[in-house]
Amino acid sequence: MAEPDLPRLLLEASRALGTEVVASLDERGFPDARPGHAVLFMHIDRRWGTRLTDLARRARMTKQGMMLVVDELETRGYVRRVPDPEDARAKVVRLTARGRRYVAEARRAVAAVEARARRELGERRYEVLWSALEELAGAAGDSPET
Amino acid sequence: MAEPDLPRLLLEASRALGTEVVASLDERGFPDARPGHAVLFMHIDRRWGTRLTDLARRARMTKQGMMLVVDELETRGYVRRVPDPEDARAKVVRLTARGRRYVAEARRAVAAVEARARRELGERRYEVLWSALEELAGAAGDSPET
DNA sequence: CGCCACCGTCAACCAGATTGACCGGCTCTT
DNA sequence: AAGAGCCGGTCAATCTGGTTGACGGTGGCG
Repeated sequence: MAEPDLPRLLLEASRALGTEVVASLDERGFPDARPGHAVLFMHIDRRWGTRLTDLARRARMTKQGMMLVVDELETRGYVRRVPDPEDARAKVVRLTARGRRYVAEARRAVAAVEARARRELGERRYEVLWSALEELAGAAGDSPET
Repeated sequence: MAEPDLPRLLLEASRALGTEVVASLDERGFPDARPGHAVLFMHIDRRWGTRLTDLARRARMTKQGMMLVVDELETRGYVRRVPDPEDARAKVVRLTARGRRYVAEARRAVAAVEARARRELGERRYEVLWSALEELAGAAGDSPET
Protein backbone atom coordinates (compact mmCIF):
# COMPACT_ATOMS: atom_id res chain seq x y z
CA MET A 1 0.00 0.00 0.00
CA ALA A 2 2.53 2.51 1.14
CA GLU A 3 4.70 1.97 -1.94
CA PRO A 4 7.10 4.78 -1.22
CA ASP A 5 9.14 6.43 -3.89
CA LEU A 6 12.89 6.52 -3.86
CA PRO A 7 13.42 10.14 -2.83
CA ARG A 8 11.02 9.71 0.07
CA LEU A 9 12.67 6.50 1.15
CA LEU A 10 16.02 8.20 1.17
CA LEU A 11 14.62 11.03 3.22
CA GLU A 12 13.08 8.70 5.75
CA ALA A 13 16.25 6.72 6.12
CA SER A 14 18.17 9.92 6.63
CA ARG A 15 15.77 11.10 9.28
CA ALA A 16 15.79 7.76 11.04
CA LEU A 17 19.55 7.70 11.29
CA GLY A 18 19.77 11.37 12.19
CA THR A 19 17.31 10.89 15.00
CA GLU A 20 19.26 7.93 16.20
CA VAL A 21 22.47 9.91 16.32
CA VAL A 22 20.82 12.70 18.25
CA ALA A 23 19.31 10.25 20.72
CA SER A 24 22.66 8.63 21.23
CA LEU A 25 24.25 12.01 21.84
CA ASP A 26 21.53 12.81 24.32
CA GLU A 27 22.45 9.70 26.27
CA ARG A 28 26.09 10.63 26.13
CA GLY A 29 25.42 13.90 27.89
CA PHE A 30 24.71 16.30 25.07
CA PRO A 31 20.98 16.83 25.27
CA ASP A 32 20.95 19.84 22.97
CA ALA A 33 22.41 18.02 19.99
CA ARG A 34 20.59 18.43 16.71
CA PRO A 35 21.07 16.81 13.34
CA GLY A 36 22.01 20.09 11.73
CA HIS A 37 25.08 20.37 13.89
CA ALA A 38 26.66 17.68 11.81
CA VAL A 39 27.35 20.12 9.00
CA LEU A 40 29.73 21.85 11.34
CA PHE A 41 31.28 19.10 13.35
CA MET A 42 32.01 16.92 10.37
CA HIS A 43 33.93 19.71 8.68
CA ILE A 44 35.61 21.80 11.32
CA ASP A 45 39.31 21.51 12.02
CA ARG A 46 39.46 20.32 15.59
CA ARG A 47 42.63 22.11 16.60
CA TRP A 48 42.70 25.43 14.87
CA GLY A 49 39.23 25.91 13.70
CA THR A 50 37.95 26.82 10.29
CA ARG A 51 36.62 29.92 8.63
CA LEU A 52 32.91 30.27 8.27
CA THR A 53 33.11 30.47 4.51
CA ASP A 54 35.19 27.34 4.31
CA LEU A 55 32.77 25.49 6.53
CA ALA A 56 29.91 26.59 4.35
CA ARG A 57 31.66 25.53 1.18
CA ARG A 58 32.61 22.14 2.58
CA ALA A 59 29.09 21.53 3.73
CA ARG A 60 27.78 22.80 0.40
CA MET A 61 25.49 25.37 1.92
CA THR A 62 25.34 29.14 2.02
CA LYS A 63 27.46 31.01 4.50
CA GLN A 64 24.30 32.48 6.00
CA GLY A 65 23.01 29.03 6.62
CA MET A 66 26.22 27.99 8.22
CA MET A 67 26.15 31.16 10.29
CA LEU A 68 22.93 30.10 11.94
CA VAL A 69 24.54 26.86 13.00
CA VAL A 70 27.64 28.63 14.25
CA ASP A 71 25.53 31.17 16.11
CA GLU A 72 23.69 28.48 17.92
CA LEU A 73 26.76 26.47 18.74
CA GLU A 74 28.41 29.62 19.96
CA THR A 75 25.63 30.55 22.35
CA ARG A 76 25.74 26.99 23.64
CA GLY A 77 29.43 27.37 24.28
CA TYR A 78 30.75 24.83 21.81
CA VAL A 79 32.61 27.22 19.53
CA ARG A 80 34.04 30.72 19.63
CA ARG A 81 34.74 33.14 16.84
CA VAL A 82 38.28 34.40 17.00
CA PRO A 83 39.81 36.85 14.55
CA ASP A 84 41.96 35.28 11.86
CA PRO A 85 45.52 36.58 12.31
CA GLU A 86 46.17 36.18 8.60
CA ASP A 87 43.17 38.10 7.37
CA ALA A 88 41.47 40.87 9.25
CA ARG A 89 38.21 40.28 7.43
CA ALA A 90 37.96 36.71 8.52
CA LYS A 91 37.18 35.00 11.77
CA VAL A 92 38.06 31.49 12.68
CA VAL A 93 35.38 29.30 14.15
CA ARG A 94 37.26 27.47 16.86
CA LEU A 95 36.11 24.72 19.16
CA THR A 96 36.08 25.31 22.88
CA ALA A 97 37.19 22.53 25.19
CA ARG A 98 33.58 21.55 25.58
CA GLY A 99 33.15 21.76 21.84
CA ARG A 100 36.00 19.35 21.31
CA ARG A 101 34.35 16.86 23.61
CA TYR A 102 31.08 17.35 21.79
CA VAL A 103 32.62 16.81 18.40
CA ALA A 104 34.44 13.73 19.59
CA GLU A 105 31.26 12.23 20.96
CA ALA A 106 29.30 13.22 17.92
CA ARG A 107 31.72 11.55 15.58
CA ARG A 108 31.67 8.49 17.76
CA ALA A 109 27.88 8.50 17.72
CA VAL A 110 27.82 8.75 13.94
CA ALA A 111 30.39 6.02 13.67
CA ALA A 112 28.36 3.84 16.00
CA VAL A 113 25.22 4.25 13.96
CA GLU A 114 27.10 3.54 10.77
CA ALA A 115 28.65 0.50 12.37
CA ARG A 116 25.27 -0.77 13.41
CA ALA A 117 23.96 -0.27 9.90
CA ARG A 118 26.94 -2.08 8.48
CA ARG A 119 26.45 -4.93 10.88
CA GLU A 120 22.74 -5.25 10.18
CA LEU A 121 23.00 -4.92 6.44
CA GLY A 122 26.14 -6.90 6.04
CA GLU A 123 29.43 -5.72 4.69
CA ARG A 124 28.65 -6.16 1.03
CA ARG A 125 25.23 -4.55 1.03
CA TYR A 126 26.61 -1.68 3.09
CA GLU A 127 29.34 -1.06 0.57
CA VAL A 128 26.85 -1.16 -2.27
CA LEU A 129 24.57 1.21 -0.42
CA TRP A 130 27.34 3.68 0.16
CA SER A 131 28.62 3.72 -3.39
CA ALA A 132 25.10 3.93 -4.80
CA LEU A 133 24.35 6.89 -2.57
CA GLU A 134 27.48 8.65 -3.69
CA GLU A 135 26.43 8.24 -7.26
CA LEU A 136 22.93 9.42 -6.63
CA ALA A 137 23.99 12.37 -4.54
CA GLY A 138 26.71 13.35 -6.92
CA ALA A 139 24.90 12.84 -10.17
CA ALA A 140 22.31 15.57 -10.00
CA GLY A 141 23.26 17.83 -7.15
CA ASP A 142 26.97 18.30 -7.23
CA SER A 143 29.53 20.27 -9.08
CA PRO A 144 32.28 18.04 -10.45
CA GLU A 145 34.97 19.07 -8.03
CA THR A 146 35.98 21.32 -5.20
CA MET B 1 38.26 15.49 2.40
CA ALA B 2 34.52 15.77 2.37
CA GLU B 3 34.06 12.42 4.10
CA PRO B 4 30.33 12.70 4.51
CA ASP B 5 28.43 10.71 7.05
CA LEU B 6 25.67 8.33 6.15
CA PRO B 7 22.68 10.40 7.26
CA ARG B 8 23.96 13.37 5.30
CA LEU B 9 24.63 11.28 2.25
CA LEU B 10 21.11 9.96 2.37
CA LEU B 11 19.76 13.46 2.68
CA GLU B 12 21.77 14.72 -0.24
CA ALA B 13 20.72 11.85 -2.44
CA SER B 14 17.11 12.49 -1.50
CA ARG B 15 17.42 16.15 -2.35
CA ALA B 16 19.16 15.46 -5.62
CA LEU B 17 16.44 13.10 -6.77
CA GLY B 18 13.67 15.33 -5.47
CA THR B 19 15.06 18.27 -7.37
CA GLU B 20 15.30 16.17 -10.46
CA VAL B 21 11.67 15.14 -10.22
CA VAL B 22 10.57 18.72 -9.78
CA ALA B 23 12.64 19.85 -12.73
CA SER B 24 11.17 17.11 -14.85
CA LEU B 25 7.68 18.15 -13.82
CA ASP B 26 8.51 21.70 -14.68
CA GLU B 27 9.39 20.63 -18.20
CA ARG B 28 6.20 18.64 -18.44
CA GLY B 29 4.13 21.74 -17.84
CA PHE B 30 3.75 21.85 -14.08
CA PRO B 31 6.06 24.66 -13.04
CA ASP B 32 4.67 24.92 -9.52
CA ALA B 33 5.54 21.38 -8.55
CA ARG B 34 7.37 20.92 -5.28
CA PRO B 35 8.92 17.90 -3.63
CA GLY B 36 6.49 18.06 -0.74
CA HIS B 37 3.57 17.40 -3.02
CA ALA B 38 4.71 13.83 -3.27
CA VAL B 39 3.30 13.07 0.17
CA LEU B 40 -0.11 13.69 -1.29
CA PHE B 41 0.07 12.38 -4.79
CA MET B 42 1.71 9.14 -3.82
CA HIS B 43 -1.08 8.36 -1.37
CA ILE B 44 -4.29 9.81 -2.71
CA ASP B 45 -6.92 7.64 -4.33
CA ARG B 46 -7.12 8.93 -7.85
CA ARG B 47 -10.80 8.35 -8.42
CA TRP B 48 -12.62 8.99 -5.21
CA GLY B 49 -10.15 10.87 -3.18
CA THR B 50 -8.99 10.25 0.34
CA ARG B 51 -9.65 11.76 3.73
CA LEU B 52 -7.15 14.19 5.11
CA THR B 53 -6.49 12.07 8.15
CA ASP B 54 -5.87 9.01 6.05
CA LEU B 55 -3.50 10.89 3.83
CA ALA B 56 -1.65 12.12 6.87
CA ARG B 57 -1.41 8.68 8.36
CA ARG B 58 -0.22 7.10 5.14
CA ALA B 59 2.41 9.75 4.74
CA ARG B 60 3.33 9.39 8.41
CA MET B 61 2.90 13.03 9.22
CA THR B 62 0.47 15.09 11.25
CA LYS B 63 -2.87 16.01 9.79
CA GLN B 64 -1.96 19.67 10.22
CA GLY B 65 1.12 19.14 8.15
CA MET B 66 -0.86 17.39 5.47
CA MET B 67 -3.39 20.19 5.61
CA LEU B 68 -0.77 22.67 4.50
CA VAL B 69 -0.07 20.57 1.46
CA VAL B 70 -3.76 20.14 0.69
CA ASP B 71 -4.36 23.86 1.14
CA GLU B 72 -1.71 24.70 -1.35
CA LEU B 73 -2.80 22.12 -3.86
CA GLU B 74 -6.36 23.34 -3.47
CA THR B 75 -5.53 26.97 -4.16
CA ARG B 76 -3.61 25.81 -7.21
CA GLY B 77 -6.66 23.95 -8.40
CA TYR B 78 -5.33 20.41 -8.17
CA VAL B 79 -7.68 19.14 -5.48
CA ARG B 80 -11.03 20.03 -3.95
CA ARG B 81 -12.41 19.25 -0.55
CA VAL B 82 -15.81 17.63 -0.80
CA PRO B 83 -17.91 16.51 2.17
CA ASP B 84 -17.76 12.83 2.89
CA PRO B 85 -21.26 11.41 2.42
CA GLU B 86 -20.57 8.69 4.96
CA ASP B 87 -19.36 10.92 7.75
CA ALA B 88 -20.42 14.49 8.21
CA ARG B 89 -17.26 15.28 10.13
CA ALA B 90 -15.00 14.28 7.32
CA LYS B 91 -14.14 15.73 3.96
CA VAL B 92 -12.68 13.89 1.06
CA VAL B 93 -9.71 15.35 -0.71
CA ARG B 94 -10.51 14.70 -4.33
CA LEU B 95 -8.45 15.37 -7.42
CA THR B 96 -9.74 17.76 -10.04
CA ALA B 97 -9.26 16.92 -13.69
CA ARG B 98 -6.15 18.99 -13.69
CA GLY B 99 -5.07 17.28 -10.51
CA ARG B 100 -5.39 13.91 -12.12
CA ARG B 101 -3.15 15.02 -14.93
CA TYR B 102 -0.69 16.38 -12.42
CA VAL B 103 -0.61 13.19 -10.42
CA ALA B 104 -0.20 11.10 -13.53
CA GLU B 105 2.71 13.20 -14.71
CA ALA B 106 4.23 13.26 -11.27
CA ARG B 107 4.16 9.52 -10.93
CA ARG B 108 5.65 9.23 -14.37
CA ALA B 109 8.37 11.69 -13.43
CA VAL B 110 9.19 9.73 -10.30
CA ALA B 111 9.21 6.51 -12.24
CA ALA B 112 11.51 8.05 -14.82
CA VAL B 113 13.99 9.17 -12.19
CA GLU B 114 13.88 5.79 -10.55
CA ALA B 115 14.38 4.12 -13.91
CA ARG B 116 17.37 6.28 -14.62
CA ALA B 117 18.84 5.41 -11.25
CA ARG B 118 18.24 1.74 -11.87
CA ARG B 119 19.88 1.97 -15.24
CA GLU B 120 22.90 3.84 -13.96
CA LEU B 121 23.41 1.75 -10.87
CA GLY B 122 22.57 -1.54 -12.45
CA GLU B 123 19.78 -3.85 -11.52
CA ARG B 124 21.51 -5.64 -8.71
CA ARG B 125 22.88 -2.60 -6.95
CA TYR B 126 19.53 -0.88 -7.30
CA GLU B 127 17.78 -3.77 -5.62
CA VAL B 128 20.31 -3.81 -2.84
CA LEU B 129 19.96 -0.07 -2.39
CA TRP B 130 16.22 -0.30 -2.14
CA SER B 131 16.14 -3.10 0.38
CA ALA B 132 18.86 -1.49 2.46
CA LEU B 133 16.91 1.75 2.55
CA GLU B 134 13.80 -0.01 3.67
CA GLU B 135 15.69 -1.56 6.52
CA LEU B 136 17.26 1.70 7.54
CA ALA B 137 14.06 3.67 7.29
CA GLY B 138 12.04 1.07 9.06
CA ALA B 139 14.43 0.15 11.81
CA ALA B 140 14.57 3.35 13.82
CA GLY B 141 11.87 5.62 12.51
CA ASP B 142 8.75 3.56 12.31
CA SER B 143 6.10 2.50 14.70
CA PRO B 144 5.49 -1.24 14.66
CA GLU B 145 2.12 -1.06 12.98
CA THR B 146 -0.61 1.16 11.63
C1' DC C 1 -28.78 11.22 27.11
C1' DG C 2 -23.91 11.59 28.32
C1' DC C 3 -19.52 10.71 27.32
C1' DC C 4 -15.54 10.01 24.66
C1' DA C 5 -13.19 9.46 20.33
C1' DC C 6 -12.33 11.35 16.02
C1' DC C 7 -12.24 14.94 11.84
C1' DG C 8 -10.84 19.08 10.20
C1' DT C 9 -9.25 23.55 11.43
C1' DC C 10 -6.99 27.85 13.59
C1' DA C 11 -2.99 29.47 15.77
C1' DA C 12 1.55 29.63 17.27
C1' DC C 13 5.88 28.22 16.63
C1' DC C 14 10.28 25.98 15.20
C1' DA C 15 14.17 24.16 12.22
C1' DG C 16 16.65 24.71 8.35
C1' DA C 17 17.90 27.13 4.61
C1' DT C 18 17.58 30.72 0.90
C1' DT C 19 18.20 35.39 -1.52
C1' DG C 20 19.45 40.24 -1.21
C1' DA C 21 21.90 44.10 0.67
C1' DC C 22 25.83 45.86 2.95
C1' DC C 23 30.34 47.17 5.24
C1' DG C 24 34.88 46.79 5.77
C1' DG C 25 39.27 44.72 4.64
C1' DC C 26 42.13 42.54 0.93
C1' DT C 27 44.45 42.53 -3.65
C1' DC C 28 45.35 43.49 -8.15
C1' DT C 29 46.17 46.79 -11.73
C1' DT C 30 47.49 50.83 -13.27
C1' DA D 1 49.71 55.48 -4.14
C1' DA D 2 45.12 55.00 -5.69
C1' DG D 3 41.23 53.10 -7.14
C1' DA D 4 38.30 49.15 -8.53
C1' DG D 5 36.57 45.25 -7.53
C1' DC D 6 36.61 40.81 -4.90
C1' DC D 7 35.92 38.40 -0.70
C1' DG D 8 34.48 37.45 4.47
C1' DG D 9 31.06 38.03 7.75
C1' DT D 10 26.67 39.96 9.01
C1' DC D 11 21.68 41.79 9.08
C1' DA D 12 17.19 41.22 7.37
C1' DA D 13 13.46 39.20 5.14
C1' DT D 14 11.51 35.24 3.34
C1' DC D 15 10.37 30.39 2.34
C1' DT D 16 9.61 25.32 2.97
C1' DG D 17 8.15 21.86 5.67
C1' DG D 18 6.93 20.55 9.35
C1' DT D 19 5.50 20.47 14.90
C1' DT D 20 2.35 20.90 19.25
C1' DG D 21 -1.84 22.71 21.34
C1' DA D 22 -6.60 23.94 21.49
C1' DC D 23 -11.13 23.74 19.85
C1' DG D 24 -15.94 23.09 17.60
C1' DG D 25 -18.77 19.79 15.43
C1' DT D 26 -20.03 15.08 14.67
C1' DG D 27 -20.28 9.96 15.45
C1' DG D 28 -20.89 5.98 18.23
C1' DC D 29 -21.76 3.59 22.31
C1' DG D 30 -23.49 2.32 27.03
